[in-house]
Amino acid sequence: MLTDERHAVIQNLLHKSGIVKTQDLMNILNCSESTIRRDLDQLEKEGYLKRIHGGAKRIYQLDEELTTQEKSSKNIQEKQIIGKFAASLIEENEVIYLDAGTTTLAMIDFIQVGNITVVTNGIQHASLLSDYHINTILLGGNIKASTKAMIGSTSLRNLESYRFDKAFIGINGIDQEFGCTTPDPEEAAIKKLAIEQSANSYIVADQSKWNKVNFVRVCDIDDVSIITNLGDLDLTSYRENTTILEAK
Amino acid sequence: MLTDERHAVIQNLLHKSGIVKTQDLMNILNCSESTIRRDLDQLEKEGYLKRIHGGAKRIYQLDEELTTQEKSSKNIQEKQIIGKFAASLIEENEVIYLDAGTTTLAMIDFIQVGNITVVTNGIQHASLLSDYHINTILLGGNIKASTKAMIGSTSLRNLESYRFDKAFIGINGIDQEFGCTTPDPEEAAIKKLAIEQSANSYIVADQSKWNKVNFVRVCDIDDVSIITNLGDLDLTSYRENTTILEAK
DNA sequence: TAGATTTGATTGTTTTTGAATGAATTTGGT
DNA sequence: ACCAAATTCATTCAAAAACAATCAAATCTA
Repeated sequence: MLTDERHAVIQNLLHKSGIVKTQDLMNILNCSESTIRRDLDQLEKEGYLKRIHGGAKRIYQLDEELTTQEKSSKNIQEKQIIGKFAASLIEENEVIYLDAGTTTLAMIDFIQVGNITVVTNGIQHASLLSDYHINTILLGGNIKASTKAMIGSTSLRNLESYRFDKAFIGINGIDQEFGCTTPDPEEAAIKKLAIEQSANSYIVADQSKWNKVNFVRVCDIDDVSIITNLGDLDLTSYRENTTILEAK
Repeated sequence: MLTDERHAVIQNLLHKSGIVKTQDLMNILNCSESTIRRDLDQLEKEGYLKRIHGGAKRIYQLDEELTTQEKSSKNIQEKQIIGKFAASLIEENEVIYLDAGTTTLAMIDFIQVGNITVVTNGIQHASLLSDYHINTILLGGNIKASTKAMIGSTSLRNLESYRFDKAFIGINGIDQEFGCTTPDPEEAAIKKLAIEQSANSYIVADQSKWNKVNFVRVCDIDDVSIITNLGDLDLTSYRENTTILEAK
């Protein structure tokens, strides 16, 4: 990895998130602390960033940032915990399917391994993945305005031509009897096909999704593993029929 | 492998990725380090690149590599004027192709007619179009991180299956002799195909694009109509070979 | 074939990198 | 508010990688 390459990546990350940590950069760029430190030094001298304890921050301010309130809201924290755990399952050289949805979106910030290919039907997901220079393929087709997910027959046809090592799927309801369900039939069709095309499939779902039934069935609970945060739920009855991975 | 051949390959790679490594070039071109070094030396002297430790980088900054902020604030009024005029050409029931790019993005706010279908390779475009509840199809495939445009063979295959009434294409350079040119070969391929698939094609270009030549040719100026704001340019010599529509 | 040009290997030098050290800063508990 | 532990920081140094310069062998050209 060349100096200028590293600098470009650092500036990109900085532009996107406003702050970068030395430790994260070490992982992302696969080099030593000293090198990162020297990079940050140099970029600071050139006026591209401001060094702070533990990393560096953007020198200018964007006004679209989330407030700390929004960031620390319980819901988002749960998604981050689940996202981090789910991302840790991804291994080098794998081909991943990433379903549209906020929990899967949270995964992206925690993807550490290099040389993976991610196929997704989420527009924001694809955009963010490409910011991280992760090899990204977005399904084509129609857009669902409310969720910015690609849906419809074209997307299905696109999806058909891929095979995945792991698929991470968002869901609206999980129920012992009715399995995993979601409100939109077209989104359900995509999820269903993605699970079929993948060697291993994981449902990511915070605790609010348990014991809920929605309109369209995506899969049975024994077709997949479920990544969740337990909270104060008792899921022993589910454990007989499916694998539950607890994120914490 | 001839010297000029190697130079061409090096410049190609450089245009594509912005940076090349000596070691990679050795493998790709199958020659010694010394030879690569000499090539880079020479190309630097001729002003085609800048040598850096470990390889070389592009000497100029691509327009597309400016941050979204910088881009959208650049020539914003011109883009709005051109966008408004271009959007007024769209008629009820038409199928439109909208190329990725900031000028075409500006068009979307001015689309008035209903019941149209828009196919696009721009992620932001698709997102914004769907916000307006315009029937939108996004091409699938790989993403170019800097411009958030869909590119590559999958996108081309997706694109092949559509026919358009009108295509609106962004471009980086327009020149009497070399026609319409753009820096990225993969983006050029998409533009080229879109023009082929469309009954009528319009280039949208503010005045900064005139009399510029970029890397890859997209089309001749007599293949398309050009929508621009004249400013203080004299384009009489162009008018013999192409249709120029003035936005004001 | 002779001369010119290009290439690849070798040399010693410079730059970059990663690890180690102790100093400075932040964090968490009292 | 204070102290102790844990991080992070700046500096130094040796190893590794990339560099420029040189020269003989290979290739091209007239």
